[in-house]
This record gives sequence, C-alpha cells and structure tokens, in this order.
Amino acid sequence: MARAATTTDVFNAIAEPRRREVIGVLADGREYAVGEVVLRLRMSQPAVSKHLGVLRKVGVVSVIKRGQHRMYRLNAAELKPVHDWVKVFERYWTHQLSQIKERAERKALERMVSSDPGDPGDRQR
Amino acid sequence: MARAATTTDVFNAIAEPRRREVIGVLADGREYAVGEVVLRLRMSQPAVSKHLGVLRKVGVVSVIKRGQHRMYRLNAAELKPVHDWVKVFERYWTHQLSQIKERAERKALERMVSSDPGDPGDRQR
DNA sequence: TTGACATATTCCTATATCGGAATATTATTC
DNA sequence: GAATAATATTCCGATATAGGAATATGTCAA
Repeated sequence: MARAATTTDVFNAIAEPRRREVIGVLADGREYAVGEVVLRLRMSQPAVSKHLGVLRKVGVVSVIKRGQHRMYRLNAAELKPVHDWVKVFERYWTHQLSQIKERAERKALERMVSSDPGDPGDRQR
Repeated sequence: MARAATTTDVFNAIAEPRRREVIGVLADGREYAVGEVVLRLRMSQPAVSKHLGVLRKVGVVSVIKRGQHRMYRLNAAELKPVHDWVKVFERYWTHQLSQIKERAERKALERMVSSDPGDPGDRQR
C-alpha cells in the first residue's frame, strides 16, 4: 500500500515543511490572501494554493471570499490533536536532571529484578 | 519533486499512524524487543522493523543489542521540536472564551482602521 | 465587452513511500 | 555444524505525493 493521504489527517498535513511555513504566516490569527502568502514565502502561487488547499481539507485553515481575494485564516484548534499527542512526552525533556536520574534508577532496578539468567529477552507477557 | 523523505525529520516520521502506535508502545520509557512490539500491535515483523528503522534514523528511538534481541528505547527528547512548534498555538484553544472575545475585538478594530475603501485586499506591505 | 488581476486546477514527471512475501543476517542452543 | 529463533533487508506493486508549466476560473474596473 502507499502512503497515507496527506489530505486525511493533521499529522500528515503538517509533515510538509512548506505547509508549516504557510501556517507560520497565518499564525498571528489574521486573514491572509493567497498573494500575501506568496510574497512572504517567495513560493509560486500554485504551490501556495495547493498547500492551502490541503490545509483547508484537513480543517487547519478556512477561507472566505472577499472580492477577488480568498482570505485564509488559521483554524488553530485543529492542531490540538498534535499538541495533545506530543504533550504526553513533555516530561521527558522538562526536569532533565531528575529524568536522567529516574532512568538510571530504573535501569538499576531492572538489573536487580531480571538479573540476566541467560534469558534476557523474557520480559514479554 | 516528490514528497520529503520520512527519514529526514521528526514531523514526517510521526506523520505515519502506525509509527505513532509504535511510539505509543515505547512511551513508558522501557526497552522493548521488536517481537514485543509485534505482539502488542499485531503488525507484521517486517513492518515493525521498518518503522523502528525510520524512527531510529530520525533519532526518536535508539537500539542496543541484547542477545538475539534488539532492544528499542524511546528517545523522547527528539519529539521536542514538534512540541515546541505546536505549543505556539496553544493559546488558541485554551481560554477559549477570552480568545473568541479577542478575535471579535480584533475584527472590530480592523474594521475601524481599514474601513474598507473599496479595496479590502490592501493589507500587504 | 475587454482587459487586468487573483486564485484554482489540470497535466506532467520524478520520487518516495507502505506493506507483503521471500530471503538474508545474526545469535543461541544442541 | 545444524536447527531454531529474532530481526533486518530486499524486491515488488500500487499509490501518492510536490512542484513546475500551462491553463482555467472568477472577479473587478473602465
């Protein structure tokens, strides 16, 4: 099978660096016309339109027509799943020192418990 | 050009749902043999090996040999860039009400300032 | 209507997947 | 050494990009 469609979920949508740049432009919460994004990022207009299209399908941005412009606005709430997912690992880099200590203690404990009786791989259940 | 290589950066690495599942298994910080992951996720062994390989190249997991097992451990610190990136948008979904109010105020302000003189798209500079 | 501007869409190509099947590699045990 | 277990790697096919070029669509203005 092929790769999951980027148009399907947020994680894939933000995997593309240019798309993150586009989001970066909209990050201040204001509306931006496609042309403004093009200018700021120096990307081709079709490229920007396509990326915005992907982001729109995922719901990360929304559009309204204003004259001949399409004003795009960030819908940041759609990024929450990413935040929620990665937040779980926050503790691993905050409190670095205590975390390193914890790991050392855990490893010592593991050594005491399983104390390697010729079958180290026996941690399944 | 084609899609960015998943082996290149963390954002792409975690874009794949199965890979996130693998990370989920390792999330408790302990070591896991490939076979354990296979059992827990009911994925094929080659698939797990490949996903772990990608995660390893990106640095999200590390391996050590232990007998005939390869023990994989999460290197959660590598996920920090994702956290840092998405954290910027946190304010958009916390304090929802005040945020909505802010938006309303901002829009009102915009209307007062640019007061739409027939050229709404003139926010570039 | 015509022209100019803003944006979207289509067509194309090169590339990169993911997963399955089969196979290779490495380590252990007898 | 031979058999076995654990894991990695290779080969494959179907699919899905991303970007460029060209074009279509839509909107305003004179």
